[in-house]
Parts: sequence; C-alpha cells; structure tokens
Amino acid sequence: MSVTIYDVAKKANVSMATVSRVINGNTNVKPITRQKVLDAIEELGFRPNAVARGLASRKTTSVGVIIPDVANLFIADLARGIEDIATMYKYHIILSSSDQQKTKEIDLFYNMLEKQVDGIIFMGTTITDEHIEAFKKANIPVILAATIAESEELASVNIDYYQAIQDAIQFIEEKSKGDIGFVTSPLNNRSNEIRKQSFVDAMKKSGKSDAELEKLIFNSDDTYDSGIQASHYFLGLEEKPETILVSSDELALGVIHGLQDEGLKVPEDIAVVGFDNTRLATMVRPTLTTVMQPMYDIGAVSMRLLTKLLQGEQVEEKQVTLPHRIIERDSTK
Amino acid sequence: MSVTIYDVAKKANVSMATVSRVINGNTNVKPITRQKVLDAIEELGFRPNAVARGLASRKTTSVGVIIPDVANLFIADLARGIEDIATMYKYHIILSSSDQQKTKEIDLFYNMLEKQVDGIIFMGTTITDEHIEAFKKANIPVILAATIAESEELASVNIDYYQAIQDAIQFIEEKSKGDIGFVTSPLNNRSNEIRKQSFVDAMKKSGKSDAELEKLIFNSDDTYDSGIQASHYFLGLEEKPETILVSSDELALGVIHGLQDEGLKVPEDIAVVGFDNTRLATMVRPTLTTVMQPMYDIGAVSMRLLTKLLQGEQVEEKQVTLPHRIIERDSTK
DNA sequence: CTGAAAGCGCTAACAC
DNA sequence: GTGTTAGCGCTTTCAG
Repeated sequence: MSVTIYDVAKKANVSMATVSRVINGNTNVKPITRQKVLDAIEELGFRPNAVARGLASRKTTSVGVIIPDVANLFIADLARGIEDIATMYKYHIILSSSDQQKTKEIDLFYNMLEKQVDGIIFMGTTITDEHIEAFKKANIPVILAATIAESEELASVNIDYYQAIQDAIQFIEEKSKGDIGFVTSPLNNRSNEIRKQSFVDAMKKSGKSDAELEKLIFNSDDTYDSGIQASHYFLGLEEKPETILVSSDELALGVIHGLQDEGLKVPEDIAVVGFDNTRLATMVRPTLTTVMQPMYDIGAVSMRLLTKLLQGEQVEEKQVTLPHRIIERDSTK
Repeated sequence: MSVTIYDVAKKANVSMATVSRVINGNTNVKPITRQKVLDAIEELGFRPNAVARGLASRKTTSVGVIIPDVANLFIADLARGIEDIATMYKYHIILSSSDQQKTKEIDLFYNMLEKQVDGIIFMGTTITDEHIEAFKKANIPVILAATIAESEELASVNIDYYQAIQDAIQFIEEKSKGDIGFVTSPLNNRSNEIRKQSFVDAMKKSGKSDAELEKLIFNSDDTYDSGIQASHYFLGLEEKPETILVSSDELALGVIHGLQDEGLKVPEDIAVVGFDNTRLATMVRPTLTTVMQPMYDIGAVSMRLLTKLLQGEQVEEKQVTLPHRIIERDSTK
C-alpha cells in the first residue's frame, strides 16, 4: 500500500530510527546518512503518516477551534487570525460550528478531545459550569476567544466590553444631548449581557428612570433584518432617540437602512453607531461609526497564547484584554 | 494517564475486542455483556482515542477542506454547507485557507493526506496539471467545489458559469438597450475567466468591435474598493454603459456606492447586476439584482457526494451542475 | 458470542 | 551517530 518509514529505511540501508530522526530534524545524524535518507524519501515519495506519529508521540499538532457560526464575517475574521498564526507555528485547525447551541458546543469539545487535538480555542456564548467542567477534564490548554467566563482560571482573549460601551456612550454624548437607543444582540451571550448592562448603568447614571430606559432598549437577534425591525421600533416611539447604538455592524446596517427606507436621514435625523468594525462598516452609506473589536487580533493572540502554552513557554498573564476604540465615520455627526 | 479500552475491558471483565465491538456498534454482542461494557465506559468516563482508531482502521472520519479564504461571506456559505452535511454523516472537517496561492493549495493538500483524511473537498482557483497530479496520487476521493477543471475525471460541483452570464446579459437586454459594462474578478481563476469569455462572446454576437468591447471591461481584484474604482472607470468613459454587470456581490456594492458617491442614481442612471447572491445583496440600497450561485448547496452537495464515494455508494454522475438563476431586486429597472 | 494476538506506522528510550 | 525494541490505543482476523 503506501510507503512507510520502514521502506525508506530499507532503501537507504539504515534503521527506521534514523529515518525518524531525519524527518524530525534531529541533529544527531551524519550529513551523509541524512542525505542518503533524504534521497530515499524523495525517490519513494514518502510522506509521514501523521496519525501514526500522533499515536506514538501523543501530539497531533492540530488544534480544535469551536465557533458559533462560520458564515459570519465577524467570526470569520477571528478564524483568519487563528489560522494565520497556526500556519506560522505549523499547527492544523479542526474547525466546527456550534450554532450557538450549548449541547453542541460541549459535544464538539469532547469530539475534539477524542481527536487528540493538542489544544482548543473556544468561542461560545455563555460559559456554564458544564463548560468549565469539560474544560477542566481536558488535559490540554483551552483558550476562550471573544468569550467571557467569570472563572479566573480560564485563559481568554477579549476586549473590555463594558468599557467599550461606556466609551461609545461618552463619544455619543459629546456630540449630541438627545436620547440614545440601544439594540442588543441575544442575551444568551454573556458579552452581550455585559454590553447591555453597561448601557443600563450609563443611562441610570444620567438619571433615566426604569420606564424610560426600557423604551430605549430593543432586544434583537443579531441579524440584518432584526436591525430593520429595531429601526421601526424606535421610529414608533413618541420620543425618538437621536442616536442608536447597535451591538453589531450587521445589525447596524439594518438599522440604517430601516431608517432610510422610512425617509429619515442618517446621521442628520438619527445617528447610528455600530459595534465590531467588520468590513461591512465601510460597505454602507453613510459609512458606519463603530466600536472596533479587533477580531483578527483576538484570533491571532488566542492562537499565539495557545502555542505558548503548548510549548511550555512562560506566560505571564492568561487573561488578555485587547484594546478597543471608536472609529468615527459618517453615520454620526 | 487517560483511560483506554483496556481499562474498560478489565473493569467489565471482558476482552478489549468485546469493548471494541460495543463502541463500534457491532451487533454480535450479548445484551448483558454490552450493558456491562457500557456501564464500565460510563463509570470510567472512557472516550475512544480517535488517533489510535484511525491508525488501526485506516479511517479517520475526517475530511479536508481547502478554500481560498475563510473571511469571505461567499465562501463561508460553502463551508457551512459542507459542515452541515459532514455533521450529519459524522465526519469532521479540517479546514485550511490557501490564500489563492497555488503552492499553498498543493502544500495543504499534501498536509491533509499526511493527516490521513478520508477525502478532500477542494475549492481553488485554476486547476493545473500539478493539481491533477496531486489529486491522482492521493488514494482518496477529491471533490472540486465551485472550481472548474477541464479534466473530466475529477468529481466536481459547480454551476454553469458561462450560461449564468449569458442569462444575466439576456435579462439585462430585455430591460435596456444600452451598453453593458463588465467588472471581472481576478482571471487567475478559471471560473472568472469563463464568465469573462461568456461576456465577450455575447457582446461580439451583438456586434461590438474589439475596441468597443475592451472599454466595456474593467478587471478588478474582487474587493469592495476595486468595485468603487470600477465605477469611476465607467464614469470616465465617453459612452457610459447603462448597466454594469459585476462578477461578485461585494464588488457590486462597491460599484453601487461608487456611483452614488458621484451623485448618480442606481438604477435610474446606471443599473447594476451582481453575482453570487450572498447576504450582502439585500444589505444595500437599492437592493442588488444578482445571479444566484447556490454556495451553500454547492458545499452540501459536494460533501454528500464525498460521503457517497467514501461509503462506496453508487454514484451515477461525478460532475454535478447545480442550477443558477437571476434574482431581481431594485438595482435594475 | 467472545478472546487472543497480530499489527497500523511511527516515536522514544536505551544500548552500543 | 546509529540500531534495537517497546510500545502508543485501537481494529481485525482467526479460533473456539
């Protein structure tokens, strides 16, 4: 069938151990021997069987990546960041989508353990005790990417969502004294919950009553269409907000278009601020002012952190917080 | 270290062969024995090591997927289609991006062979002899998804790109007698080449000279920004086209916004037709008339085809052509 | 219906 | 520097 290390050894008149040394770049091989082996490999078209290697060495050089959904620009950037760094460190990626379902998240996690991945990067919704139990049981490093866990033992890479919303509100208030509406993404996601809480806290601080506050919040499901619905909701209000702060860019496009479809002008009539800074933010008119969440970097840093953990490098801080910032474009005055 | 099949066997007082039978759903096990084994598995928290299993059975139940770029909506849909079906058939996905580089495409391919994937779904640019050689050398099924190969031996799932452009042109000509401009995606991709050829053929048939034709084509690099450039190019022409046919939706958004930024109205002044029908097509004003390329289905059908090949099912036709159609929205009159 | 035993292709001590 | 020899954890004949 296919050519093995043993065939190479025979052809090169050496032992399989020597062949193994050569393919693993072990230095203790005489140059002449090495060349002999290399020639035999070349001639036979030998390619090491990664499965056998994985079994023998207990390392697969693959890492599992669990994300909510591939078909999401925002998450794709994360994936790209992970992949670029993984390639750099010669790791392979086994990628699966959980569709935001908790049971699937956990199933996938165990499946990846069965595959003997060397580590896992996990992006999910809310981290439950069940998640934590699974993570602990795994004897491999797990990194949470753009995913909040209360537990301080878990390695993670995030931005400060609470502060990001505070900053966005401050930014908005510097430009306009009017009300701010808020469109949430689904609250089964901890980071969305935090954003909402941040908004609530800020509004209360400026003296809004619970009743007022409630009207200013629209709970969406994080799709373009629900962005459109959100815009309708706000337009139906007696006291319309002057600015709408939206939990994601895709949602924000929906809001903008929803407003425009009703004949309003953005930002003259109502300003809109997004969140994420995906490519979408510049693919709309007016271009979208948004809170940049560096997804590519979150992916890249997560993967880099994982490689450090995997290679036993010193890691000073397992919980990384990356900077965010407001990117001002034309959807605000 | 971790619990193995042997530990389970000992605990259940059976041989490891029996345990193996149980976990593989082999029927030849007495119910009572099966239960004993199941209990032991449960108690020990045993999870089979997929690597060892892969080595012993020479099957990994993983399939490799090579795509040009994760961070592309259009491709993400493909990935999603693949994934959904893979999950259904209990295959795992090893996903890698080639960044459209031929050497990387081939490297990834060989890497996946080393990982002993059971099959590979390949989406790439132009299939060269080198590709074909690699595909042949692999003793596993390979499916080309949304990727053209001249060779008839390769399994593939595509739409008829040539016809799709013909249809688009016919659609346009039914609405408007004016010139049609064409924005290509990079021509290092065979399917883009075909689309361009289709456009050229159609224009020649309607009597355009080579010189006229040349002016009507703008070669882009398939980004939003180059869509904007394309619009500037066409606006600079003495005889402006009445409709611009664009090779991808993202590009088309660029064209639309480029036109609008210059004060033109779409579709009144110039109409725009996209290609792909990604989610973007509805996330723009006016919404985009576009040629639907069913990427999700291409992914799903590719994966399904692969499972058939993998399970030795009868496959009547290895080259599948999926239907396309024009979706009319507001960017055309 | 169940067990024994021989690998799958490679790595990793341990010798020499 | 290089070879020998155990395994890694499982599947898969082959017996019985």
